[in-house]
Amino acid sequence: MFSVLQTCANDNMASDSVNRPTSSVNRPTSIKDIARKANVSFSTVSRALQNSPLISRRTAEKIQRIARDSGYRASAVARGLVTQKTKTIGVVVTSIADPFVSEVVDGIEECCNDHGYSVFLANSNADPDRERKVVQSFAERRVDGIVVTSSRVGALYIPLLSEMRVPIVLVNNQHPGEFVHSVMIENVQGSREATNHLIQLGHRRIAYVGDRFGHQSDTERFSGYREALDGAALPFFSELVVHGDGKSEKAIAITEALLRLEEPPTAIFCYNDMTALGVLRSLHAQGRRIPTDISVVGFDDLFIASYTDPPLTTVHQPRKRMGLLAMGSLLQLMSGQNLSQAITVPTELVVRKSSGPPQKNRK
Amino acid sequence: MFSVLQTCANDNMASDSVNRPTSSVNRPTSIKDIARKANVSFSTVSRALQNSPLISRRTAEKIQRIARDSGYRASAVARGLVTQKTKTIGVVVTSIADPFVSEVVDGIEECCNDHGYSVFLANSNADPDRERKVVQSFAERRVDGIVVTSSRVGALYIPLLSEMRVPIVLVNNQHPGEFVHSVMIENVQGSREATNHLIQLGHRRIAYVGDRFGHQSDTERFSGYREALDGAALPFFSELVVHGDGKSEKAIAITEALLRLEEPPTAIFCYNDMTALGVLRSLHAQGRRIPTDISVVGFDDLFIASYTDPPLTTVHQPRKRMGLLAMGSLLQLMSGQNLSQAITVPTELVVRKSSGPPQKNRK
DNA sequence: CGAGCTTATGCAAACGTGTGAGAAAATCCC
DNA sequence: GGGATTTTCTCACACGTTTGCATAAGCTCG
Repeated sequence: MFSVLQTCANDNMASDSVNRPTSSVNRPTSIKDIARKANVSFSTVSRALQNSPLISRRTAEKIQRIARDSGYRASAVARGLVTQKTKTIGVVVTSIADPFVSEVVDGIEECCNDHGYSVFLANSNADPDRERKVVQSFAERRVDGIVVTSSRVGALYIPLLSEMRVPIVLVNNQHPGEFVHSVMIENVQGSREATNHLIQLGHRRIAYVGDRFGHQSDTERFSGYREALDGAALPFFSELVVHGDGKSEKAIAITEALLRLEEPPTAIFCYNDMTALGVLRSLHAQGRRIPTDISVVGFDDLFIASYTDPPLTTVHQPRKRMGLLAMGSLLQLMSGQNLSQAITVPTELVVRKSSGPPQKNRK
Repeated sequence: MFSVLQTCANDNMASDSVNRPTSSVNRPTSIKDIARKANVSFSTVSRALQNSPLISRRTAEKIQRIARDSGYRASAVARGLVTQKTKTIGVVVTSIADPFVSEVVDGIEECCNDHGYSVFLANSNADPDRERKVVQSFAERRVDGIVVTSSRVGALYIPLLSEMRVPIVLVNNQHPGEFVHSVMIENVQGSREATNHLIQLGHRRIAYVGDRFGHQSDTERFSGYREALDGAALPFFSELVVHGDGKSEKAIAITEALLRLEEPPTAIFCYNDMTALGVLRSLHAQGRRIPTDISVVGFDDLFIASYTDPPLTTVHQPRKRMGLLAMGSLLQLMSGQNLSQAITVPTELVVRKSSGPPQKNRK
């Protein structure tokens, strides 16, 4: 029965009762503005907008209509202050431009969006100073949780993060601590499958071109390679294992050396796709046909893998899914549940054109 | 029973003696806690931590020491509420997994970090519903500014965004409005340079493989191509202009058709690197040598461009720099300054191995 | 030595929202 | 019809910070 038009008529500066300084900046409409228009107290408005059962249907609907008409947006800032929950998480990345990272973040963001959370993105180029700033920033913003997506977290970093009493989930980290939870890729299994694939094709001399020695993921992928050989009762040739640096340039020289062996490998399993890229280029330069003369398998399934010549057989990592899982874990942790330390995500072998049976005429 | 909790919260100091259960939420230390320890009022603490000249050096230092020792982190939430500035910006992307986008975001984030801003990242997969949710979220979070990095923004989107009274900067958008500011790549200039490069190498029949007809960036890149031809007083052959879809599969068929022409081109300029990838593959399949038989030039300078066979000559877009510039503009706008509508960023031709002089023995 | 000034500090009102307690109004029961 | 109960709404405080204004101390100066 209230005439909206009437109340609308004098809504402009009806704050005569309160001598508020008419600031030049026109603030967004608040529940008080709506309360004035609806002729109720602002706490009634608050409850009505939350669909509290304490408010009658009639007034609730009236208030909601007024709110919609006046373009009201509740302030998450004010709400966060009183509820002590910001519905916000922090995501730390080494570099968002890294395709691995950005796909993980894609998953995180999607999950956040579905659950009413917003994500703060912060870049710490593995730089301790930046890391410190990021942590400080997240602490001040009172994020409800944190996801760290970086290939390597500094030693001082985790204690720094855990200083704030907020759940943390790591993605593919190298230093799993006791107090944090993590989502990890199953390096060993993926590597074993890739090697088995080559074994089943008939290969007996399979090279492994690794990352720098000592890196955790390299160590794990090498174990998978060893396990596969052992599982098939194949001999292990130490001269077929070489450590690169995960980049393609280094892999070129390594490939040349492998081909110069008295008995060169018939297949090369690479630590990652970038390494495989170098191997492919080197093989092309030497005039070898792939996979007729020699097979190549990578790891990562980068976007580029389906565009190499020939398209690269490689181990796919479900990066976006890892992001979703990490955020799922974080949601559980933030709701107070406890969960097992680590989630591991299986890989999936993607067979393309760079792997095939070895030539028959080998000795 | 709740009043008990309240009194507990009130005299925090004495709560050491009170047997408070560990399960209770222990809030982060606030300025009131520090004020109590320092035996001053909390407003003195606030000023001391801001290095206000109103506070004597002695007490300021004492307060700062206590704050440091007790691991105090000012609440950006509370500060945002009173100052009406959250020191927060929102970044809307179509997909963070897109390498173009992620590098732009990298630049934005770096600039933000340097200026004490935090970035909210939100993904709107060009989905109107998601877009609406993103805008709503940013509005509720009271972001101070917005950057939109998406190849195409929906028609309804910009008015939606501008509804909130906050500066907006678009990056490489297709629909520049009147009220927004933008950072754009100089498509025409980049395309002209690329074409000129081929002309200077001696090419006279240069094909252009475009994106779908009507897309703004395709139109601009095509104009650059035409301008270069006209500038060199070269004839334009309409049969050498074909529209693809920006993907490599389509480009394969297009290339085959171009080679079947009575007088095939000696060089192919591609709308983007993905197209060039398809062209390269098709040329390989047809046994053409690159660049001896035919030259190929791309646009974008994706990461992949330096790994093709041969490495691709292409037009580089300074993506990170565009992010920095966009954020720089936004900072200016947020500080109340006005600035000219659009910033354009020059491209840079990267000459690799896929372009060379045409064969002498052409008619 | 008090008026006036500077310096250092405290008081209290915001900012926009949530929420327990209590008041007012409506409804029900006997 | 009056008390009990339920429904509906208002009051008042809290969240943690900034900041204008008041105030108390210490100083200078006439």
